[in-house]
Amino acid sequence: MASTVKTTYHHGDLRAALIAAAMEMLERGQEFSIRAIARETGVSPTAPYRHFPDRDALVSALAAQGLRDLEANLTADRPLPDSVEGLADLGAAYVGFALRRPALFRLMFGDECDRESEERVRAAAAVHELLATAITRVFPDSDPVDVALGGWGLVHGMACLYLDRKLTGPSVDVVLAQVRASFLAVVDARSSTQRG
Amino acid sequence: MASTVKTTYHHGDLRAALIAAAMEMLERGQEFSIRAIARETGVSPTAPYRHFPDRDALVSALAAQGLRDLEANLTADRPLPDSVEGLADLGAAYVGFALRRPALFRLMFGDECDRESEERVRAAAAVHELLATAITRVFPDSDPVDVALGGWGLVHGMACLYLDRKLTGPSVDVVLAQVRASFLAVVDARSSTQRG
DNA sequence: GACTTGATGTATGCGGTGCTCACTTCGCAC
DNA sequence: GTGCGAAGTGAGCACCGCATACATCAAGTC
Repeated sequence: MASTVKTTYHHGDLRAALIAAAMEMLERGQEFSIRAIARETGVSPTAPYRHFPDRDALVSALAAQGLRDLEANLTADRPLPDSVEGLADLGAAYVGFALRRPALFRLMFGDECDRESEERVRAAAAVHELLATAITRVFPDSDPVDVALGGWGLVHGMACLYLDRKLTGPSVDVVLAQVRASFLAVVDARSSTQRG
Repeated sequence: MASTVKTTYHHGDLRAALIAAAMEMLERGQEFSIRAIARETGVSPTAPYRHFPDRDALVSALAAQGLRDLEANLTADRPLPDSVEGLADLGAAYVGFALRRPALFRLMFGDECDRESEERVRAAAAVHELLATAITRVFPDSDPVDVALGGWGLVHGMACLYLDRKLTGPSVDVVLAQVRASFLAVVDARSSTQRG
């Protein structure tokens, strides 16, 4: 009990407040710094260090949260796809998440501080597993590891390329349509080109 | 004339020296800062600002150089592939570059400061075009845009996932073999699963 | 009910960063 | 020879992550 939002004792539930403030800054597209979120939360610049040993720990907490959000997003009102088209939609949802929350996505994937945070590793593994399950379900005759990594790579790569402006599109919808089309085109490539 | 390596006038060819120092730090896997490369080069901390308006400009110069290196790497003693296997090798070379020069690769792709540097944009476009040409050559019956973006995404995504330790492998060779296998598996997926 | 204790937050300060601005130096065109 | 403008310097600002020493205060113990 007493675990509600009601502030607890000293100044409040700082840890959660810090994560919330950091997440807000990320969503706003702003740079995020320990000192800035401390300011935002109304505590001294060094207060966050009572809850996170260093910046990376905070980043890992945010990334883990983001990975859980991504997983929820990919499963929300969507059964595991059992068609290639359904799989393409799942891929588009993955890219859609990246485009909607670019700064968070970069935090989730753009760094290698992994083995540090068990929470983060577990959340990443859950996303990996979700994708692998969906892909091997649709392509049961392919090597499960090979096709799963390739499929993940395809959507992840397109997400990164659009995020970093190596590819651009006039609107999110157009980009997502492109992702679907590209997924289908690659998966169909060999059978389109009748070659054995 | 006098455009050789011989130092020119005031202190030397600072611009080139700074780029070289920064590149060296990147290869060494170290963080790279304006002040650090100035120190390395033996000039004052603010001297670099005579040659680069800000940090991003230097980053763009490095990224452009890296993109040119990547392109050279992908074309070096390798004709444009005309088989799926050759294309898989090209993809593996792309990932190989990323693994060999991770910090540089992240610089090249991990940021969006594009429209700033025409040089960088052009170098990126050249890489894009090279991949697109190779892919559409091997898959002439697929939509060229769709399959090219998907193919690029696949190798780029796997490069990022391995770079950021979302995927791991015991050795570079094993990773590259995995990239080849995944590329072939995805491209073959639809025709493996006999489904129309 | 006073006392201790340990978790939480503060104050101060170090070394690092990108960057600005006023200054000096010096090669080169005239 | 002289002036000019490009190239380099030095001091300084605001910010950063982080360590260290100190203050506060809820809670458990006698």
